[in-house]
Amino acid sequence: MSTALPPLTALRAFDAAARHMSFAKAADELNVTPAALSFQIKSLEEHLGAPLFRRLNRAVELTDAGRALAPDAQAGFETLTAGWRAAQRTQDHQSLIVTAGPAFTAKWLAPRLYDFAQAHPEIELRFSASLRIMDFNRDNIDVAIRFGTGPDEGLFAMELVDEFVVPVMVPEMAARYPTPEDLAQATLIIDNSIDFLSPPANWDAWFRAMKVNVTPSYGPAFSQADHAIDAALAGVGVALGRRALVIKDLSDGRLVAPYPYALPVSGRFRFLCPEGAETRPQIVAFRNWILEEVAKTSHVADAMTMLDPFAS
Amino acid sequence: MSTALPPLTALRAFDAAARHMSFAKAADELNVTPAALSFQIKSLEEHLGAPLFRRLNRAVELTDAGRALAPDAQAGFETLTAGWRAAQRTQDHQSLIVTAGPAFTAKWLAPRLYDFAQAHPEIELRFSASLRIMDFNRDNIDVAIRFGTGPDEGLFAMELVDEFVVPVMVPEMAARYPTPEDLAQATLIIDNSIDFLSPPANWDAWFRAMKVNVTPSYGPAFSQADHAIDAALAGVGVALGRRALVIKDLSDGRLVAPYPYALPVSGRFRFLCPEGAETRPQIVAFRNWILEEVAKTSHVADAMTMLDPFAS
DNA sequence: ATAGTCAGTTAAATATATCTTATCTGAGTG
DNA sequence: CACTCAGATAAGATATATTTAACTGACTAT
Repeated sequence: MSTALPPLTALRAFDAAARHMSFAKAADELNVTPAALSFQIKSLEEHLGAPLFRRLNRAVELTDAGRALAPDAQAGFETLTAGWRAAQRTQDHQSLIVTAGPAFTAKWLAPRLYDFAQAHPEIELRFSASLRIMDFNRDNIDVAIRFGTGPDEGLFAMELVDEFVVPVMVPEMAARYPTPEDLAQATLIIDNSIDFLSPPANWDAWFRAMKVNVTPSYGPAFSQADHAIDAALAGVGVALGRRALVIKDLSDGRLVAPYPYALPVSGRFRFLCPEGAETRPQIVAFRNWILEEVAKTSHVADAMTMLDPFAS
Repeated sequence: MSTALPPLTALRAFDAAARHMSFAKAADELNVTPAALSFQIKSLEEHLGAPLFRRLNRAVELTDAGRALAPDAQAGFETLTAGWRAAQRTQDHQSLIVTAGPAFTAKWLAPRLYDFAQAHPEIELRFSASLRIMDFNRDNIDVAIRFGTGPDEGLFAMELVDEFVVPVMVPEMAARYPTPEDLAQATLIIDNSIDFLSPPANWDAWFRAMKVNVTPSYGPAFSQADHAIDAALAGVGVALGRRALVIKDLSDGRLVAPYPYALPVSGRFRFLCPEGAETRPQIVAFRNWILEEVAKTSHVADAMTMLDPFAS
C-alpha cells in the first residue's frame, strides 16, 4: 500500500467538506464551484480505492474511511495554516500582537500605552488579554508577557525585574494605620491570583516575615490581581500588591506603601517570543520600551527593604 | 495579509527541502527534478514576499521566515500522512497490526499465535511489542492491548477478564512448600512491572491478605513481568503471576498455583482500537478469538478464591 | 592554473491537474 | 406537479507543475 500522500488539493477539499459536512459549503469556502469540489473528492476516493462520503438524499455522511481521515486532515491543515501565518508575520514590521494576563494588561500595559504609541507611531499595537496560555503560531501572537519562572522550551525569554509584594493603600488610609500592627484594624483585601506560588506570598506570609503578630480581619477576595488593586484604589482597604502591578500607582501617588518592607516572590513577569523573532524590529522596539519603562519606576522599589520569605 | 494557504505542492516542497536542508535531496524524495523543486520554492517565496532560504555556496540555510514555517510545515504534513494511512488501513482487510507490552506479547499472544493463524489464514498478523503507548494513526497500529483501567477518549475499548495475582512455581517446587507459611523458606521472585498499581499487588500485599505472617527472603527482581515468570519456569523460585500471563502455563501444567488464593488487582488487560474500527472484519475476528481463548482457560481461574485487597 | 564537480537557477516546451460553464439526476417540498 | 436543493458529469479552458537542457559560481584536485 502506497504511503505517499494523495494530491493535496484533493485532501484540502476533503477537509473542507468533512468540516462542513456539505460539498456546497466546502466549495464556497475554497472559492471554487461545487463541480470542482465534486471532482476533487472523487479523485481522492479513487486514490484511496474506496468512498469517503456516503451521498444521501440531501446530505452527505462520512464512511469509516472518511471518519478515519477527517480528524487528522483537519489538524494537519490547521498546523500548516498556523505555520504559514507565522512565516507571514516575520514579514510584517508594522504590527505587534501582545498577549498578557488581565492584571498586567490593566495595571502595567494600559496606563503606559499612550507613551509607546508616541515613541513608535509606525507600530500598530494590538492586545489579546487572556489567562489562557496561547500558542504563538496557532493564535497569531508575537509576544507574550507571563508571570512565572521558566524555563520555556524553544522560546526567547527575558525576565523583567525581581518581583515582590508590599501592602498598598490610598494615602488617606495610610495616616490611620501608621504601623504594620495597625493593620489588625484595617480591611485586608485578598488576592487569590498568586495562590499557586511557593513559598506563598499572601498576607499571612507577609506578617510572618515582618514578625508582626496580628489577627487580621480579611475583607473581600479577588481572583484577579488587578481587581484587588482596584479595590484598594477605591479605598476599600489595604491590598498586598505585586511590584509590577502597583508601581505606577505608587509612582503617581494614587497609592502609597507606608511600610517599606517587601516580600520577594518566586515568580517574575517574563517577556516571551518565539526563538528567532527577538530580532524583528517591532519586537526589539517593544522590548526596549518595556525595559525603559521598568527603569523609570525603579526608584520606588529601591526604597524597599526585602524581607526573608523563609522566616518562620 | 491574506490568511489563505499558499499552493500546497510548494509547501510540501519547502517541507522536504527544510527537512533535508538540500534542494537536491528534497527533489529526490519527491521524485521530481531539482529544477521543479527550485521553482516550487521560488513560487512559495513569491507568495510570502520574502526568501525562505539563503542560498550559500554549497548549502542552503533557512531565513527567519523559513525557521518560523519549517516546524509547523513538518508537523502538518506528518499529521496529514498519518490520517491518510489511517484511511488506507480501513480498506485493508488482510493485515492486522497489534501492539502490546512485552509481557503480554510473550506470555499470552506468542503461545497462542499458531492457533489464530490456523483459524484465520487470510489475516496476516503483525506485532509491535513496545511499552511505549502508541498513537494508532501515527504509528500504523490497528489494535492495542494494554494493561490499565481506562477510560480512553475516542477509543473503542473492551476489558478482558478480571485480573489477579497468585503465587506460581514449577510443580516440583510445590511439593517442597505445601503451605503459604512455607514460602518463608522459598526464593520469592519480584516483579516490579506493576508497582504503579493501587492498591499494590506485591508479595507483601498477598501475605497480608492471606493473614500469613512470614518474613520472606526475596530473590531476583525484574522490571518486566514475563522475565519474572520465565525465572519461575526455570525453577529459580516462586513468582507472583498475573492471571493473563500465567494461565496458559498453569493450564498446561508447566506451572502450578498450590495455594488457590488470588489477590485481585485494580487493572485489567484491555483491547483497544480507534472508534469505528471495531467493525473491520479482521479486528472482529481477532477480538472474538481473544474472547474464545480467554474462555478456554477460565476453569483455572474458577478454582481460585479471591482475597480482600484491603485487608490489613 | 584549469578542468571537474556540485548545488542550485533559469528558459522554453510540455504535461498534468484543476476549474468553469452548462447540463443532468433524483429526492424531497409546497 | 413544478420547484428547489445537493450533488454528479461532460467538455473545454486555464492554471500549475514538471521536464529537458543549458547556465552560474564556488569549491576541489590534480
